[in-house]
Amino acid sequence: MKKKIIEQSILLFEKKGFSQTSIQDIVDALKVTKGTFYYYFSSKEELLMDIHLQYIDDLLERQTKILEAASLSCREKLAGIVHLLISDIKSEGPNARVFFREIRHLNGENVQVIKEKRAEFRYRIQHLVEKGMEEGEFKPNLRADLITFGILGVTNWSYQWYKPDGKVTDEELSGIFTDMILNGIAV
Amino acid sequence: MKKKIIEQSILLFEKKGFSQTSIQDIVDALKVTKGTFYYYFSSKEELLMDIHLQYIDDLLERQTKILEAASLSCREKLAGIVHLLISDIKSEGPNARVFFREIRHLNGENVQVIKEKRAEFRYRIQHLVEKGMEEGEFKPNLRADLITFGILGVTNWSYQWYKPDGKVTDEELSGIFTDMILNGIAV
Amino acid sequence: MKKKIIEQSILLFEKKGFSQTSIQDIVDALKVTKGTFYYYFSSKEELLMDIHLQYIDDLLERQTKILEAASLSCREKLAGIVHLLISDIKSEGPNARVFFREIRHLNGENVQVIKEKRAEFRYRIQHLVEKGMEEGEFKPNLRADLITFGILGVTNWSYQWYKPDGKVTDEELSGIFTDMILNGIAV
Amino acid sequence: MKKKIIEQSILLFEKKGFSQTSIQDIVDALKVTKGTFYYYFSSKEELLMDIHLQYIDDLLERQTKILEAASLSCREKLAGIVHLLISDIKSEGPNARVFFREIRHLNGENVQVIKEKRAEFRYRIQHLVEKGMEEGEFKPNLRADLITFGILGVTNWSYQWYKPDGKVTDEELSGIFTDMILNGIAV
DNA sequence: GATGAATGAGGCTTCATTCAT
DNA sequence: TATGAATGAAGCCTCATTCAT
Repeated sequence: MKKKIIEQSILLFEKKGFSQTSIQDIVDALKVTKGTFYYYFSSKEELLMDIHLQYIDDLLERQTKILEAASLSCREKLAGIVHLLISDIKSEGPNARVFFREIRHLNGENVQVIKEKRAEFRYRIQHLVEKGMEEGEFKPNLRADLITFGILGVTNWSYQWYKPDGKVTDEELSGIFTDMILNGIAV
Repeated sequence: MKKKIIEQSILLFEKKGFSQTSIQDIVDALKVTKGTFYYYFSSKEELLMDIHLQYIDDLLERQTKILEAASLSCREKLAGIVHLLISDIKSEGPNARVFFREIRHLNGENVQVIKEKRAEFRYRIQHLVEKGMEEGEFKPNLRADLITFGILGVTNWSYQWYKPDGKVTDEELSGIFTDMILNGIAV
Repeated sequence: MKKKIIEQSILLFEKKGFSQTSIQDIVDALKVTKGTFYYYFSSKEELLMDIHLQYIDDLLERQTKILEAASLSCREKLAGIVHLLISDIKSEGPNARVFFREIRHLNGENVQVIKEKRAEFRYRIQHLVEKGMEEGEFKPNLRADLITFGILGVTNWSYQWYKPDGKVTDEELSGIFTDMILNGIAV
Repeated sequence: MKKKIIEQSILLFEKKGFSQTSIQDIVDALKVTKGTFYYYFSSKEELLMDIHLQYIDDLLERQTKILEAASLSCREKLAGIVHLLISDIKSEGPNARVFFREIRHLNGENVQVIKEKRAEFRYRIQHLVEKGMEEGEFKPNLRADLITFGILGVTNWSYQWYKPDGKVTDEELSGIFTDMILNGIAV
């Protein structure tokens, strides 16, 4: 039941937004009563926090796997992370959109926890960029911190528009983005 | 008065979010009463629509000026648009953040109007990319539409993290982003 | 309207108790809506606090008048205070009962304020007892603090049972209590 | 288990009040589940009734012992009852406070039963006063009924303020109260 | 132009109680 | 004996909006 509540909520939060989705909407969709909701969650925010944690923890775990792959170059690892994020929008679209849009509805301590995990994800990319610079794969003298924000912009902005049911596959899109990030668009 | 209401609302919407800001909050901050608000706006949404229109219309106008500058190359025009967006976060930070975050609180027709204007802004960039490809400034065979989303990701994501009171100036940041978009980070 | 809400609430709180009285009960009785209630009070507790303050402040004021009457002996002043409390149950019965019963529903700071005012009322009696001892009106060596609690017990307990519509007038009852307090019941 | 539920409930009811204590609070404190509670009690009110009955029955029984002591004078019996009530606050403080405060949460028939037992306790004191008057131990012409309410006020009010962990012992306090009731405070 | 009292719908949450196991 | 998932009614409170002045 708890799992069903989470899944249904993600769909509703994506469609109508967190504030605009009432507990009543959620339990109606599941044909249970509000009491049931509060048996599993102590508040609406706790549910949102659950969704956030589940999403970011999964992302961090998969990022770790990519970064630990000994056989990959920095470029390949970067490509892997870009694909991780893009393909996630495909497989976990609603979840991803809720994650990016609704963080503002977490309060105090909760928002802190999530922001730290998001920062962790970002720092790891930054360190990858730095390593690539040291090892001569990337240009020297890059501002690794700002470049990282640029990379995340390219990927994360996709949740705003990328509908994976269209003609563009996630491999294609991450390929195009990786190429742009690595080689630019100028001749 | 109307202008004061808009300005104050932008600040409050940025800080607390649209749903979390009540009309009461707005009029309290201005030391007037709810009647005053409804004298100038027929609804809370109309206010939000005003804010959106003002923002996107201004952006489109300034984009037009850049694109019509006959003396500029495609690369330079692209650089100009990147700088336009980044510098706007500096000068119009709260406004920009409200624009990007709260569109979901516009209903039906309103959201359509704004989305079309946003699309117009995007299409113009896409055409610029295509023109650059034709004229040999950009690589041939680029997917101009997807590249455009990538470029907008780099710039628009900045409103999530860029605090222009820090050590990075908007010229610096747009320079770094333009360079990344044009030339990539790989050696 | 605010005054009407307070008056109606006192009656309902007395009859059903604070917890058992809903805002809905109050506004229904006044044929207004919940919004109206919250226009005048920010919470149910604020209403209760208003009631408490109004009651205790009035009591303190009237106690002051008695204590400042230069022509009265300590015995007479004590008799006056006993009569003040008993007659108050007659004239302000519901109010008095709410005051004594529902203080537990005030939180933190509020309960502190009321408790201090109640203590003030008590200390003044204690000082009166002490003065009576010094001036030879009362026995020496009394524990003025404990005696004061005893006196307040006699009077305040009355709100539990005294129905002034019966055959016992408030003058009669306060006379009997004053006599018991001053002279005891033993021969 | 039933006994443990009662004991724990008394502590919680004293601390937070009957309405503010949920069944969940009670079972959580005992590390059992709600089912357990409803195995032993058919409702929350039944639990409260149990507590009340246990308290008043015990009090009546001990009062009986005092009144039946052939060797005691009326004064001594009265002193005994005063001490019974004061010492009870010491040994059964939480229980006593719940008994005095929460009776209003009993419904219809239940409240009637308890009120009758409380009245019984009171009538016996009243009869004692009357007997003392007849036998010349107390003043003639006392209003025994009202005097009894006065006596109960002195003792019962104590649960509002008397903390037996302080410097005043229950013997001391009941001595002072008995003296005040019998002999008054005036010289 | 502006006030502010009043509305009414809806939101989040609590909780005593039931019941199948 | 005991569990714990589920119910459903009710409670407190918020808020955009209206309207007479």
